[in-house]
Amino acid sequence: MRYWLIKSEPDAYSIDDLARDKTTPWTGIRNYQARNFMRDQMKVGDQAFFYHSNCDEPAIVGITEVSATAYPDATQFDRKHKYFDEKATRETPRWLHVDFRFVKKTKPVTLAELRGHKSLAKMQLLARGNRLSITPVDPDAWKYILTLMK
DNA sequence: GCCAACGTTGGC
DNA sequence: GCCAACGTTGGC
Repeated sequence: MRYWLIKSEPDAYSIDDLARDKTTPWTGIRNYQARNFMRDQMKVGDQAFFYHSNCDEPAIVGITEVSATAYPDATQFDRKHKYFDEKATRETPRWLHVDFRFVKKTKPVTLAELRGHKSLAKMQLLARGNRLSITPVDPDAWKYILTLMK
C-alpha cells in the first residue's frame, strides 16, 4: 500500500465536491508520469492527500483513497471534450485513470506550513519547479503530515 | 498578472 | 536525436 498526493484546483474540483460525490473518476490527467503512477502503481486502498492548487491558500485539505484501479479515460475519445486526444483509440487508449473515494476533510495544512518542516524537505511537492499533479509520498512524510492535522 | 520551470511538438 | 518554440502549471 502506497501513499500519494493529488492536486486539484478547487475552482475545478474541490474537496467539498468529492465529499458530495463520495467517489470520482480522476479523469483529465494528460501527463505521462502521472498516468504511469496511476496505471502501474496505484492499488485499491492506497491513500492520497487531496491538495488544493492554484488558489488563495494552496494546502492539503483532506484524505482520499483509491477505489478502482486504472481504466481508460473516456474523455480522450470524446471529440467535443476539452481532453479529446485524436491519437488515442479504443484499442490503444493513451490515457487512464483511477477512481478516488472520499475519506475525510482535514484541517488544512498549507504549502507554507509544509515548507517550514525540515523533515518534509524531500517531498516531491516541495521540489523546485514541481508541476506534477500526482506525486508519491513516503510513509514517514505521510505519518508526519497526519500529526500536523491534529 | 507575472514569470520560472517544465513537458511536448515539430522542423531539421 | 537535437533543440527552439510554444503551451501549461502554479506560486507569488
